[in-house]
Amino acid sequence: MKLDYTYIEDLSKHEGETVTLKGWLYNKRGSKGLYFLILRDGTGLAQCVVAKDAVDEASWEAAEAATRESALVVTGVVRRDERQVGGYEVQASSVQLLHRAEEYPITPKEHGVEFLMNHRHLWLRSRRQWAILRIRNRIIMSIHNFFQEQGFVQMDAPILTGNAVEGTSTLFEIDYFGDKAYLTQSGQLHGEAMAMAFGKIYTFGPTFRAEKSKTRRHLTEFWMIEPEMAFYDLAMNMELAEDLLSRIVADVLRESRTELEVLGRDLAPLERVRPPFPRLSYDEAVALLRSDETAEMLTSRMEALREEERALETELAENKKRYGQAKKSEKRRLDAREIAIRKRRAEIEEALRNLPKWKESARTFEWGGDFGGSDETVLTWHFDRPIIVHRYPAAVKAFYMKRDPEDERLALGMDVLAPEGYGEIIGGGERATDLAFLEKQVAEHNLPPEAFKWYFDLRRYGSAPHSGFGLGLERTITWICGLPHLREAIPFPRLIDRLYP
RNA sequence: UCCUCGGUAGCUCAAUGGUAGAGCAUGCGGCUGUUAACCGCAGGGUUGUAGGUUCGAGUCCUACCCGGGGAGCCA
Repeated sequence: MKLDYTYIEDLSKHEGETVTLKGWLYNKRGSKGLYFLILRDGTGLAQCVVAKDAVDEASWEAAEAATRESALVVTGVVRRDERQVGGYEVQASSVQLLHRAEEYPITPKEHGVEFLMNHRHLWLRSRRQWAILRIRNRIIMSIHNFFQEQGFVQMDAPILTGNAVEGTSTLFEIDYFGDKAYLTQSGQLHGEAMAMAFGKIYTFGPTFRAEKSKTRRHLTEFWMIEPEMAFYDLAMNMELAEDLLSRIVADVLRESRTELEVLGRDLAPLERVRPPFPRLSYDEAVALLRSDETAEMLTSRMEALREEERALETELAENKKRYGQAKKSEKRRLDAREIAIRKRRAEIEEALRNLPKWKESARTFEWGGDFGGSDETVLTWHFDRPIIVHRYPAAVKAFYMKRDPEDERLALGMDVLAPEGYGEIIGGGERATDLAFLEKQVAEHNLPPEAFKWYFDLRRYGSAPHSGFGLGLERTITWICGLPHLREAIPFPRLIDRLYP
C-alpha cells in the first residue's frame, strides 16, 4: 500500500524532499516568530521547525495552539541537521492540528511509580517505554527466527487446563461450566506430547501465577517460551539455551542500537554474551557460594559502595556551599542533582543493609536447598556472561525431571542465570522416560494420578529421551534492557493489586 | 502471610511541635535556532482516613486504607 505520508524513521531517505509527517506533539519550544515542534509518530522523534514568515496563518495558529500530545499533520522539507535526534529535521511549510490534547498528565520531568503505573496507557508513549517495548518486539522476532530456522514447529499449549500440576495455591481458578479449571502455569506437559508428535516444538504464550509476590522479578501474567525436543539430552538442551540467548542478544545489539542508547544501556556486558557459557554443577555452585572467594568479593563490594557514598556526601556538601551564590538555573540543576544523590544514597544504604545478610546466606548455604534470589545474584557476580547451573537435588525440582544415572539424589535439571545480578531466566532439563518412576513421583508429590493419565501415555507409546526448558520473556527483556524492575518489560503488567489499566 | 520504608499543590519533593514552601506543569507577558529551552508575573492545599496527646500537630501516639522495596516461591 502506498501511503501519502512518511514515517520519521524513513526521513534519511528523503533529504531535500518535501514530506508529510503524521503524529503527536512530544514537546514544544518556541519564541515570538519560531516554534520547534518535537513530533512523535511511533517510529521515532523529529523536530519540525515552524517559522512564522514561512507558513500560512492557519498553520502558525495550529503550531501556537498545539499542546503536548496533540495530533498533528506537518508538511515540510527534510534537512540534515547533526544536532537533532536522528540527524534530520523538517522545515515546515504547513501544520494541521487534528486534535488539541487536553492538559497531558505526564510531563518530561520525574514521576513516581504509582502515578506512572496508573497512567500506563499514556506512559507507553514516553521515549523510554518506546525503547523497551521495541526491544521486546525485536526479542520476540529473534526467538521465532532462531527456532524456525532450525526446524522447530511453533505449537500452542492450552491456556485453560484441568491439571493442577504444582499445587493449587499458585493457580488462578476459574469456573468452567460448573467444573474447576485453571489458567496455565506452564505448557510443559502438553509440550512433551507435541514434541513426541513433531520432533522439535516450541510454545510461545502467556502463563499465570497466583503468587502473592511483591518483587521486581514477578508478574502474575507473563510470557514464556518453552521449547521441547525429542531425543535431546541435558547437554544438548544446555547448548540450545546458550545458542538461543546468544542469538537474541546479537540481534538486539545489531538491530536495536537506537533503543539501547535511549535506555543508556552499557553495551559491554551484552557484547560478551557468546558461547560457551560457564557451566557449574549444583555441587560446584554450592562450593563457590560457601568459598572465601565469595566472602571476599562481597566484602570488597561493600567497601566500594561505602566509598561511593562518601563521594556523594562530599559532592552534596560542595553543592550546598555553591548554592548560595548560584544563579536560578544553576540552583535548579543543583536541586535535581540533590534528588538524584539522595535516591542513589537510599539504594546504597539498602544494598549495605542487604549485603551482610547475603554474605551470611551464601556462607552458610546447606547442600540440598534451592538457591534464593540473593544466592543467584551472588553467583552471577563471579562471571561476565550468563551461567548454567545443572544437576540440582531432585527434591527441589519438578516431579517429571529425569534422575542423574551417576547420582540418584540429583535431577538432570538446569537453570540459566543472567549476569549483572539479574538471575534466573531459564529453567529446564531432561525429562523422565520411565512410566513406573513417574507414577511413583506423582504419588509422592500427592498429585491426582487420574489427571496425568494422558501424560503417562507418552511413556507407553514409544517413550523416548527428551528435554526442554522455559524462557521467561519479561525477565529476558529486563536483563537485556538493564531495567530495575520487570513491570516496564510488558505493555500492561499484571501484578498483585494491579489489574488496571 | 511476614519484615521494612513511605503517603504534603496536577507531578516530584521541602518544612526543630509554633504564619504550609520550591521546582516542574497550567494561564498571561517577553525573546527568530531551541535541545528536560530561558526570563518575569499569577492562580493552585480539608498535609491518605478516623480517633487521641498538647495552649498549639504535616510533625508525637493508636487503628485502618493505599503504595514502594524485600522474604518465601518462581520464569
